[in-house]
Amino acid sequence: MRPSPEGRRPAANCETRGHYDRAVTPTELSAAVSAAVQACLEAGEFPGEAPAEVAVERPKNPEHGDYAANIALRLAKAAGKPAREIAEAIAARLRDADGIAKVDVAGPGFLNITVASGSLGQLARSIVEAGESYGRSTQLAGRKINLEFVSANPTGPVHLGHTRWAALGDSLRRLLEAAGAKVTAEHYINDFGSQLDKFAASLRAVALGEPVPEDGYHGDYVAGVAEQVVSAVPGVLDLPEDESLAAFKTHGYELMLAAAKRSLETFRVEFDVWFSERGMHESGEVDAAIARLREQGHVFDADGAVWLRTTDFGDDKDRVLVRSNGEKTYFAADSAYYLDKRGRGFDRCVYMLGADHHGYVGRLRAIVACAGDDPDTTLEVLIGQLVKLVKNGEELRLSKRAGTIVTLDDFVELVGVDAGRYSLARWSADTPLTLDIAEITRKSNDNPVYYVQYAHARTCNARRNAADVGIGLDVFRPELLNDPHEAALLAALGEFPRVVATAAELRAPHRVARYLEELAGTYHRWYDTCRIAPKGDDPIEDVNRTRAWLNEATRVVLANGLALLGVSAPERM
RNA sequence: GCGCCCGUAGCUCAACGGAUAGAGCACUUGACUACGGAUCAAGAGGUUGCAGGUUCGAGUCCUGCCGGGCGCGCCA
Repeated sequence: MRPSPEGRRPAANCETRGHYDRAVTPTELSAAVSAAVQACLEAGEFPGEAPAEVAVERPKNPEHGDYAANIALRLAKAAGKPAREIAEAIAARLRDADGIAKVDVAGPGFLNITVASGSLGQLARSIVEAGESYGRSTQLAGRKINLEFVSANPTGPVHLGHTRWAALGDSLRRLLEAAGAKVTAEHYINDFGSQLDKFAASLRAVALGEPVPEDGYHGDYVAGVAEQVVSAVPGVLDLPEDESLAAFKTHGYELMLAAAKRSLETFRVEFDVWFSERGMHESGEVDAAIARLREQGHVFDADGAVWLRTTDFGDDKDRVLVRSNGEKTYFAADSAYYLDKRGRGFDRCVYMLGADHHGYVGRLRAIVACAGDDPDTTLEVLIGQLVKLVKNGEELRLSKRAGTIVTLDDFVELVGVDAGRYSLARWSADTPLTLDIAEITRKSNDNPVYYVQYAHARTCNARRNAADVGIGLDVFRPELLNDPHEAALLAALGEFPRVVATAAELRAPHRVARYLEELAGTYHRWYDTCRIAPKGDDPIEDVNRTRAWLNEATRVVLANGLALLGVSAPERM
């Protein structure tokens, strides 16, 4: 037995041996392949340029080794040589690298890499030592990102249409932070303009028992809000109409805003900034923005209105900033809002919109271009397709006007926060989504969230059982993790950092969910085959003690992954 | 009409341009003296809407069709 390597020593009795000291992670393997390529280039074995990054993947087919690289195929064209020849040259150098047991050239020129078994196993301990930080990276370090999502109007409850972005946006924030970015989650409040007046008129009408105006708000919630305003402001109905409406407006707005915050908080979605549109109007920021755009030569006057020439930057028509009646448009405020974000130092502004607002993309890009920025660099618009809710084969329509609203609160009550967030986060945002209430209400393994959560609970249970018979995290002999199920589990665990990095890069939280489902399955299969605590009175062996590390490593990854989705990782279910 | 998105197993959906297109549900058959079975093993299920193109390689990229969703205001 040798002492633990310096700097990493969680337990007193760790055993490590020779070349098994270090885990061969996909990242390190990628670097090793990269070095081999570099060496070949320097030796003139084939012409070409060193690629910035070499992708190393875990192949689906176990016969293709622990990891596979397609670098030779990518280099073949530029080198003017067969890919297999290039692959052989790289393989020859790669075979000398630490921790690599075997390198084969397969198919059209894939490098199939098998790592030393102990090297693979060492990963279990690295993960346990890394704990919550396993999966985090610094790839986006130094980036300051503004994430705007939900931005529900304060004239109604947060409903299912917002909910998809609530779940995805919040997960994305967690993902980007895990990738090292500085993220500000922001909720824009449309608290300026005619909608709030219509809302106030609707509230007052309901309170008076009068019919709600045709273009007003007809949802069931209106009566409840009206009632609260009446009890909060005694005599509000006896005031002159304009004063009464003002009171309904102010209080109604505050009640809706508070309700939105509460609903989102319950859904574990928190915003750093609640940004008021009205605030920009009152501070003169909107006027200043229009003036600035005019200075830059993008503003013109026509038909008594003030316009921004967005067609210069690809929009399909020019847009009005100030209407002929003097009112500033929502678009004017949005221009100011973008400038405000940039003024606060964000190098990237991400907007998450529903598919019904995708027509806004051209305008946003034009704003950015008018401001002198590159729309492909500082702006990013994510479009989420609409969510349909089906119950008994019938679609529930989501419309504030129609009054048949499925609110975020309803949704949470129906399926719970965990299942709700997971159900919404598990699909790519650009697929139209149909959720069957019956299906996601069912609390069984039909719902993947339970499958993943159960896997986590199972790791905890296994840990308790192991502790009961005296197995803790002490002896660690990674070369004993040699069952195929263990190789599969280790390989899956090793993928996590890249899954997180890719999900962050592609703004695709669903990749984390899909990965967790795969990991949970791999874990269940391992658990079924490889015992941690020995059966009955069988003696406790080093392999049992070492498996406790692998079990714990799996627990860490499942917990870290679920945290990225804002879903709880229960210790018991 | 123009623009964006989608079309993959019976259903809901995955798949940074990579090897034999994968899961779950539903269906069929097994493991119930089980480290909690909320689990596992096995089976069946496909011309990735159609037709061309790009290349070592296309579900993925390009073009044209077909089908579906959503937008296209001096509304927000």
